Amino acid sequence: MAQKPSIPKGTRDFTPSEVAKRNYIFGVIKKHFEIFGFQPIETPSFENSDTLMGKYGDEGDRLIFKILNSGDFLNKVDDATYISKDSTSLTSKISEKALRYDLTVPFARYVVMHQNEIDFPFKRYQIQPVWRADRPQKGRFREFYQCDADVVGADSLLQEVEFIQLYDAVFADLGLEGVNIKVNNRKILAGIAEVIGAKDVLIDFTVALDKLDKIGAEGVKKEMSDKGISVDSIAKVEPLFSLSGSNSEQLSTLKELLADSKEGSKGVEELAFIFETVDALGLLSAQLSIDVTLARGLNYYTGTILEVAAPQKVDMGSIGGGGRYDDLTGIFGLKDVSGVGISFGLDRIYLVLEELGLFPETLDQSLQVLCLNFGAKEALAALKLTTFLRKSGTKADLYPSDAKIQKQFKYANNRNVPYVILIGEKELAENSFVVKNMESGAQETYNLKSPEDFIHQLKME
RNA sequence: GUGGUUGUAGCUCAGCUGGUUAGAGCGCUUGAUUGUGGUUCAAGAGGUCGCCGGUUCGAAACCGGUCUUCCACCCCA
Repeated sequence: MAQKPSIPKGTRDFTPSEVAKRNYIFGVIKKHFEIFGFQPIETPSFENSDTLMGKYGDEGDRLIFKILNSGDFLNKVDDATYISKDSTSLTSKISEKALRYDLTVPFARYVVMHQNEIDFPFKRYQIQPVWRADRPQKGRFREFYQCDADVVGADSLLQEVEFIQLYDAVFADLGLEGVNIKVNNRKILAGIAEVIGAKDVLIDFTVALDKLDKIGAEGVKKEMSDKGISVDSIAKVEPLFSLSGSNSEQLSTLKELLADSKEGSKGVEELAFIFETVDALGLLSAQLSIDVTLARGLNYYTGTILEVAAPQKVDMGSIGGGGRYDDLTGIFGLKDVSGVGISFGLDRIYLVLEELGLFPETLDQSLQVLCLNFGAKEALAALKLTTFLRKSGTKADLYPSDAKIQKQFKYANNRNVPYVILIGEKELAENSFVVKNMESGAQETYNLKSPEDFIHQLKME
């Protein structure tokens, strides 16, 4: 080995078995996206920098991968900028493109650019990789796939209900029991901030509140006071830390608390409608609950906020999230188009399914049948049989060389092939083939003239 | 971006306060087995000790830098 090759930090190679499992998850998600009437789109892996920059806050800008201009990019930089060594002003001169950071902003750009050809409400889904110059951690990478479904041009809260059903359908299909779909509303958060007199520090307030289950009530109180929220105000929010009871009980508590806030009351009303409607429809396996501490993606969510928590028995946190953003396309000049959408966290779902052993066993079966190679004449007969099996849709292969039978068997074993077919001198003379079940070890002889008998048997199982 | 952590055979990892020729298990190759895998037994191959520099008579071990891994924070899927 000359020089050990490597891949960039936070990126991964996927083995055949990993790809099979990932495709299984993609397939299930995609199936339900389509059943719910969403249409796929794709957007470029990189966008013009000004499409992305400034859309995710200062923190986001830092995490966007910038692409260096082609050609002699330094030549166009004036001396003053070059000498000042100011990264921000220099970056805009030497880089005009950047890698996609999420799928939502490019989608908003897409909607604005194609507004005259789109029939609203427009339901689209998109499954593509995105890139972030983040420092990797468990379940967090610098290149990862997002699976998003969004609706634009529909104000109705029925959309929120539909997304809750969609989450439920996907996780039920994946066999993942005990997921908890948590719902909140930006208006409720704004209302709380208003009632306690912390309206001007809404973001700091919610970011602190969001950490409740992580750093505890005391930690939240400390962070809030660090951010300049008064002791009085903090005392007023304290009841929220221990909000308990059924969803409807929590709703009435909130209603009371927010009675003086017009915006907050609206949020409670919206939340109540969603819960009533979902109750009337029923869910397959997911739990639905109120979580007023939920405060993700505040940069653009304006109404409902959704997050899906993995089953409690696995230590994984959020495996999906979403919400309503009333003015996303506004930043690209198209006003009054409401959007709501959700995202599935593929990598984390993968880790959860792996930990709980929920992947179907057949995924690892890249081959159903392997014909052993006993030499030129026998191999020809085996290849005929292989061709026949392939035409019937069976994943079949012939070992390419007449290596030792022991070695060929070992190969079949390592590849997890359930059936091995032997056509040796004896079988050739008798115009037959032997099928060995690799799990039980049982062998059965079939006639080469009627291989469909074997296929029939194969499909019975 | 901040703090910590990790790197030794294909994989998982030992390797003592710095001291001969760097080990184990699994895997791999070959044989026991010229038409039967998983179990067993025997033999064998495989390592610039992440990379660069420094200290030392002597470095896998100590020091500095760098890359990488994982973790916490920031933020986020």
